[in-house]
Amino acid sequence: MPPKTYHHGNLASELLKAAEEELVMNGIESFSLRAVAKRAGVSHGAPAHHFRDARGLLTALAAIGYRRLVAAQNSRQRDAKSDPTAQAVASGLGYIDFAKRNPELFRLMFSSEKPERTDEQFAGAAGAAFEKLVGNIQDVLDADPHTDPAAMKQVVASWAIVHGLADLLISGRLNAPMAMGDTSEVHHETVFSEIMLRVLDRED
Amino acid sequence: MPPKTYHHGNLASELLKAAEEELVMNGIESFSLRAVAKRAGVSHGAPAHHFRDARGLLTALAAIGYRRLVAAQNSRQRDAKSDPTAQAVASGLGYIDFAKRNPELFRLMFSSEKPERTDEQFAGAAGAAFEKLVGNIQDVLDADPHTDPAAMKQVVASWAIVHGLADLLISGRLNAPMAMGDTSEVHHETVFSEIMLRVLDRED
DNA sequence: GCGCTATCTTGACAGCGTCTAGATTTATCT
DNA sequence: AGATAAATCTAGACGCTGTCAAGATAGCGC
Repeated sequence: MPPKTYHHGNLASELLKAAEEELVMNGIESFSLRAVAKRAGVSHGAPAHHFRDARGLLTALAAIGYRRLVAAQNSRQRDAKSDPTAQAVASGLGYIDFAKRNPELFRLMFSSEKPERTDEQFAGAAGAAFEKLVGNIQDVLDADPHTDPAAMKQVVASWAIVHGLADLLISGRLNAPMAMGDTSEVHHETVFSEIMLRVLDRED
Repeated sequence: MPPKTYHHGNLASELLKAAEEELVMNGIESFSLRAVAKRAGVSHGAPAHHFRDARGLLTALAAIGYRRLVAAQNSRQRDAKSDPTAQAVASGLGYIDFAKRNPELFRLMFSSEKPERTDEQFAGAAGAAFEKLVGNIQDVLDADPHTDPAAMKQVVASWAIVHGLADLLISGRLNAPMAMGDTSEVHHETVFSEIMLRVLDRED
């Protein structure tokens, strides 16, 4: 931490930290910019100088979220076997990891219109996350999805199955269905892996 | 329309209609109870007598949404071949139809904490929608998901792929990937059907 | 017809995002 | 170094929000 001068010094990053804490505490639907300012120890008007408005702050936070999403995917891939399919499944498990650990941030990123999608940081980070998925599928199929429609279809399918699992999971809608049989954490992962494989392990 | 007495007569249903119109116009994230009241032509305090508060109104609206979701699925199934797999795919296409036609209502139902999930109407309607999916899978596998964990796994997989497609679609995230090759409406449906079949058409 | 209850209006309150004006600190330029 | 400019933060105001309380009005059962 740089010395806390009067002119706060690093208010922007402190606001981002405070914003995420507020997000975790109260959820995106009762997010309050004034509460963020209070948490950071500044007046309610201060954030405007670093982020134009509440949208600006949430846009920046979402962009950070996409970078952390990719990091979570990379982390899973490091512990997985190196064959392309195993890597793609691990990438998907990382996506689910991220959603489980940051459900409100995940919703901000994917189910909210608050973030300004044309923002450079946001678009760049979100685009990088998408390109990561494209790379995973390219490795599996040995075909470039950007030029091969069949490969891009596989991208869509893979994204949908992983995103669907993640979204239903954080909304608690898989609690009951997944409560059958073995309810251990590892078993759930096995189930998710098997489901992802159904989508990935196809030739057509 | 019943005669418009002073004591409005059917304010509850009018408020629901107005609420959905507001939802379509402004989206869930800037939903305003006062705006709903104004649209229905009553004072801002009136809704409280029919729905406890904003949550109550949105809970009732979401419950209606689940019934309409099932109706959209049924509609698709009527036009589809009668074999169980074709019926299940049609059911999924109906799910996507509903999301495309009612994106904000869909988000209220699946990506919002506003609806009170313990509400009887909500839980009943949402449960019926889930049981419809269970029935679709039961017909495909000839096994009861409620007693057969493997069948329930298929339920989870099917829900996830359909829900993932729907959610990514309404957030505009499939616009670019689906813009390759044939961009016609029917082709998109074909792609979605093929993707669903990848998940459904499995023995394990 | 009278009371009771449901329904609706009105006003108040605190909290919200944003705008503006002013104070204060830091940076820049000569 | 001293003055001027720029960046940063505070404080107050505005109209909006959801909810609560009090009072008015209409319909219903007796």
